[in-house]
Amino acid sequence: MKFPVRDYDLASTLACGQAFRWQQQQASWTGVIGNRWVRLRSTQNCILAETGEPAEHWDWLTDYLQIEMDLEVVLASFPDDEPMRSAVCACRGLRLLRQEPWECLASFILSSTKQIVQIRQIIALLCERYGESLAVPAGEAAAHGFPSPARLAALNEAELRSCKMGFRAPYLLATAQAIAQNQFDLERLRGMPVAEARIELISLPGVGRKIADCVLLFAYGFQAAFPVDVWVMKALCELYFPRRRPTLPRLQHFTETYFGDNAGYAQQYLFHYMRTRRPVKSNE
DNA sequence: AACCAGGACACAA
DNA sequence: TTGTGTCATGGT
Repeated sequence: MKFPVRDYDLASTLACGQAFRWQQQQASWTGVIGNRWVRLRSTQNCILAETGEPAEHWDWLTDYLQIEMDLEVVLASFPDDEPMRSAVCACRGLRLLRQEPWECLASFILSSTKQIVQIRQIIALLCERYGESLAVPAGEAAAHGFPSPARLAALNEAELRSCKMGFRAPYLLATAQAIAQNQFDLERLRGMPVAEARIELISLPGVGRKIADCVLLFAYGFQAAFPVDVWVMKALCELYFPRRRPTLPRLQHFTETYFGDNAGYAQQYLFHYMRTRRPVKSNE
């Protein structure tokens, strides 16, 4: 299947640390969306997609990739300052995906104080061991879906720890159980105001402000959510507060007012910019 | 070989 | 409210 797009940087989008299951081989990317194996390839003006099994429709993919999203409008809404111009220039065409809430939530519970390569490894192990086997084209490596809340809730802490997730295991287990036992409904958050949905997410074990904002932004599409991790913190301090060191609430207020309605998008551009730019030496 | 990584949490002052 | 120690693992 072929989808016309413009200004879509597939590589940056799939590798920028919002999703953790995409693998690059030559010019294409393979991954799993829901319970489908997918291979994506990008040409000048379109994205080519093939699936493990014939697909009857493609809404799940266009929604995930946010093909319809008008990036021009989003970029135009960014503050017109030097840091944002540099960040956009570094990865123009980067999009925010629209991921499935449970996988996104679980993934970011596993993300705390881990490098992206390690997060990918933990999630790969978890899926390989406990995820459903998926149909893949002949000759392709086996693929697995992301294990359901019920599947993980039935495990014990030691089994989770053996996936190398360390102290995050009890958090993931408790959150999986809350969802599997219907004490928490991820779907209910869709219609809520952001602030309210955030409070709900933070009530889950292992979920604080940062992880909640990641899920709000990457799964539910609340584009005002602005996750502040160590990289974004560094970006904000270096680029916007080079002299005085801002207090945390002051910084939070800044992110909520300065970057506009698409603050979350701006945040992802800053994040990617900080992680990929040439390392800055202290004497420059 | 230290230092650090898409943090959250309990507890101190 | 703001600051500190702790948690587990492995990349750089």
